[in-house]
Amino acid sequence: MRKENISDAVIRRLPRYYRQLTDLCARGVVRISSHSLGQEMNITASQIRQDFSCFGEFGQQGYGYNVEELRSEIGHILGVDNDHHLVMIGVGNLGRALLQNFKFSQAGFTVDAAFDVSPSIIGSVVNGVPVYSMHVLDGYIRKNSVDVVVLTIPQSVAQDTADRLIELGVHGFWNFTNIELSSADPDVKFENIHFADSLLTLSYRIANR
Amino acid sequence: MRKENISDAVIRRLPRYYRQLTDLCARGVVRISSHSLGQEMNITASQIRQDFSCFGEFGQQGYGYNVEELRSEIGHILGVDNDHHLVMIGVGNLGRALLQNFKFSQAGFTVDAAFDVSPSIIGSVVNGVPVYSMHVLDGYIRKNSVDVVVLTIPQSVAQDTADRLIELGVHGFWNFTNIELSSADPDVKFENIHFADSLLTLSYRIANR
DNA sequence: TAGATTGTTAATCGATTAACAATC
DNA sequence: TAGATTGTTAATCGATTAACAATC
Repeated sequence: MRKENISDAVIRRLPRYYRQLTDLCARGVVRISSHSLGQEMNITASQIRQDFSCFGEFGQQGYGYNVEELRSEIGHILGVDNDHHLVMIGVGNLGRALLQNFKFSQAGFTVDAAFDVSPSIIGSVVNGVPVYSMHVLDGYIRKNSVDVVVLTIPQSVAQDTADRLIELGVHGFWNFTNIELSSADPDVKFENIHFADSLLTLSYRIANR
Repeated sequence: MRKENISDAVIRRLPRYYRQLTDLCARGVVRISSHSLGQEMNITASQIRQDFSCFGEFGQQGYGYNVEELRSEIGHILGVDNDHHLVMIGVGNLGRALLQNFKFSQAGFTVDAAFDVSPSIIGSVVNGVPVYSMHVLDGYIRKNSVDVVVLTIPQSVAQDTADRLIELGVHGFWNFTNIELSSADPDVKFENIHFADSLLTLSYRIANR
């Protein structure tokens, strides 16, 4: 039975499934049961079957799941075959680190351009991605289809920049600024990487172990 | 009534409270009720009071909470005044970005040293942090008290490096490798920053908006 | 066929929300 | 004092787990 309203918890588990299945593929595993997948991931078999059943019927009674097929299905659900287009705003250390190391294409993203205010970097090319001036950002967004913007800019300009981009029709933000961005439009999606929150959580855990 | 077993959901909200309260302090707000704090954070007043009550009684009937006091209490719970000591392993683009931009001290961490395999960077100092050879890592860990290790190294060596460090007594890992690290010892804590999982979640959301 | 394992329904558990007496 | 707001207990809601008929 396919659900219409998928809970946040389920969605957050999908990338983990995808990662695990990619690993199983690489290890040459052909089929797997919910039970053994659960053992590897520290999840109950029940939960795995419940999660998958939100999206369809991917298994076979008495057999389990074909690893490659299931990986492809979950990849499809996540949209890895959608060829999303992405631009980066702010090419400081973090932005550059992402451009040089992160495998955007594995998640189905193409990085088309980056933008910065610094004259010393404008005009350069980082790992194949051209860096333009922030002054041409508006025009670029208007002319090109941009699904997601990566915000690797200082906190101080984060919300203003986001507002400006939302105005221009951007509806996906990968936010590294450690600020809670928001929009009145529920169709605008923010995914936040809060480094500080993460480290504080660890701090709590080691103190209360 | 203080609980002994705090749920993961509560713990993950603590850094958000801390962030919001820091912001309120900066804005000069002196007192706040659970109701108005909830409005600002999109959380019910009930949940806020429940969350805080896990750790003590920080408010006053008819008044609410003193912002500065509450911030300090939550900071204390999170351990920001514990002066944790941290070393970084792997000083590539991402490691350097963190060393140069992330405010470790605001989370109560001191970065004492970094380690890398590259001769071109060993011996240098990045934002005040000396970079040593991986060959001297074991000796360093043995001689110094290290609470948390930041793993900004390639996936391929992640689990092996973690195992080696756990052996040496490290029990906190801030893991940027997009691999699910694990340990048999439940007192060893991992906090993972899974960039790819985060971007895939965003991919799903913009596709199903 | 017999054994295994699915997808789904029902039961349980835990987390969120509502309600309210206590009290500043 | 009266109004406001807490901390906590009770009610509700949702997510996880267990059970099982269906079937490969």
